[in-house]
Amino acid sequence: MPKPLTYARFRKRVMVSMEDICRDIFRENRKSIRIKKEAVAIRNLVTIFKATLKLSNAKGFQAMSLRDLSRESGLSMGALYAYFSGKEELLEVIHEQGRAVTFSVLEAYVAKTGPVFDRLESAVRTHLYLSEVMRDWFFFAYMETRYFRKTEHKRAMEGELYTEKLFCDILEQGQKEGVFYLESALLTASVIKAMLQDWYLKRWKYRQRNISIDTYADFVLNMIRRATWP
Amino acid sequence: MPKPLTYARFRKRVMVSMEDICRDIFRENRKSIRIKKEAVAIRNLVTIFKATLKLSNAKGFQAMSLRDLSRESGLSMGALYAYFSGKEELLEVIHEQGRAVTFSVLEAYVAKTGPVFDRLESAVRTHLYLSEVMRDWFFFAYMETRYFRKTEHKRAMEGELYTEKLFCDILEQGQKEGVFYLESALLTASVIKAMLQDWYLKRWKYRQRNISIDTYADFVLNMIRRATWP
DNA sequence: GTCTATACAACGATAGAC
DNA sequence: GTCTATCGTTGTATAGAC
Repeated sequence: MPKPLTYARFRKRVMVSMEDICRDIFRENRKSIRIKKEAVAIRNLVTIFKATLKLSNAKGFQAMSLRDLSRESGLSMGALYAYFSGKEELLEVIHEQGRAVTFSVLEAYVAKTGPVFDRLESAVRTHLYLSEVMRDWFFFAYMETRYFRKTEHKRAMEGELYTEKLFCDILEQGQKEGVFYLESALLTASVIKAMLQDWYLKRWKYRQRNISIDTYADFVLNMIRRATWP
Repeated sequence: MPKPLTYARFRKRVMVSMEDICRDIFRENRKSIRIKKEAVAIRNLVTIFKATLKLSNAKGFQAMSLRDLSRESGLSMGALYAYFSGKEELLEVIHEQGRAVTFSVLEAYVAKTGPVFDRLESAVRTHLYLSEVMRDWFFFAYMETRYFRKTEHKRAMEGELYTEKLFCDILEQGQKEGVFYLESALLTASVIKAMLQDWYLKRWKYRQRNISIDTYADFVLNMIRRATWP
C-alpha cells in the first residue's frame, strides 16, 4: 500500500530543476541562440529566466525593461540578445517551456488507475504541489497570458482547458461508478481549478496565516469529498 | 416573503452607473482636475475611464500608453492631463473609486438579519452580481494591483480581506447555530471568494459554454450547502 | 477647455571593439 | 561570448496657440 502523497515526498520525487528546463530550452532553440557552449548557455539562461520571473512578477512583464533585466541578471544588453531575438521571444519561450514541463509532470504523476477518489486526490495534489515548485512560473503564466497575440493566446487557453479536463474525466468516471454525486462535472472541475489557482495567486495571504500547502490540500480535498457525497 | 435575488432583479435595484461614479470622482478630486464645468468634466471622465479599462484589460495598464488612451478616448494628450496629473494618479483614482462603490453596495445590499443561509446566499449573489455589473473594474483591480507601491498595495489587500471577512462572519454565525459544519470558517470563506472571482477572471470560458450567471450562482451555493452540511 | 508642437527621458535593438 | 556606444522610436509630460 503506497504512502499518501505529501509535498515533501513530491519534491523528492519530481525535482523539476531550472537547469533541466534550461537544457531543454537550449537544445530546442539552438537556431535563435548564438551561444555554442552548452555549459555557458545553460548557466546564463538560468540567470536570465530567474531574473525575468522575479522582475516580471513584481511589476509586470511589460513594465520590466531589458535594462532592468540586464542589471538584475548581471549581463549586458548586448549579451542578452545573444540568448533571445527580442523581448517577445523571451515571453514565448518562458510560456512554452513552462507548459511543456507542466504537461509532462501531470502526465507522469497523476494516477490513471485505482479507486476513483484516489485518482482525484492524486490529480489535486500533483497540480497543487507542482504549482508550488514552479510558483513563479505559474503566477507569471496566469498574469501575462493576455499580452499574447491570437495564436499564442489560444494555446494558453488550451492549457487551462487541459488541466480542467483532467479533473472532469475523473469526476465523470466517479459519477458513473456512483462514487460522486455531481450537479455538473464540468462546473465542479472548473471550481476545483479555481481553488487550486488561489493558492499560488494569493500566496501572501496563506503565508501570512501560516497555512501550509498540505493543510490547504487536505482542506480542498475534504471540501470536494463532502460536496460530492452521493 | 421576498422573492429570491436574481441577476435581472439585482440590476434593476442597484444600477451603478458610470455617470454616478464619475460625478463622485469629479467632486472628490476638484483640486487636481482643471475643468470647472461639471457636465463637461463628467462626460469626459466617463470616456477616459471606459477607454482606460478597455485598453488596460486587453493588454495591461503598463502597456497602455497615454497616446493609446488619447486615440481611444478621442481626447488629445493635453486634454487628458487636465483630468489627472499623471498616469499613476489615473490608476489610483480608478482603484479608489471602484473600492468605494464595491464597499457601499455590499454594505447596503448584503442581508444583516434573517436565517443564516439566506444571509450567506445574499452575500454570494450580491458579490457575484456586482462583479458582473462592474466586470471591467473587477478584472482591472485584480490584475493591476501589484503595480502599486507599499501604501496603495496595502489598501488593495485590505479590500480582499474585507469581503472575505464578510463571508467568514456569516459562516461562523452559522457554525454557532449548528447550521453549518466547518473544518475552518476562514478557509471556507477563502475558497468561496476564489470561486466567485473565477467568474469574472475567466469570463471567456463561461461565455463559451453558455453558462449564465444565475446558473453559476446556483451551482456555487449548492456546492457550499453540500460541503457545509452538518 | 482643447488643441498642436515639442521637450527630454527611457525604450528595444544593433554594430563593432575586445 | 561579452562588452560599450549609439541608433531610431516611443514614452510621459508640458508650453503656448486658439
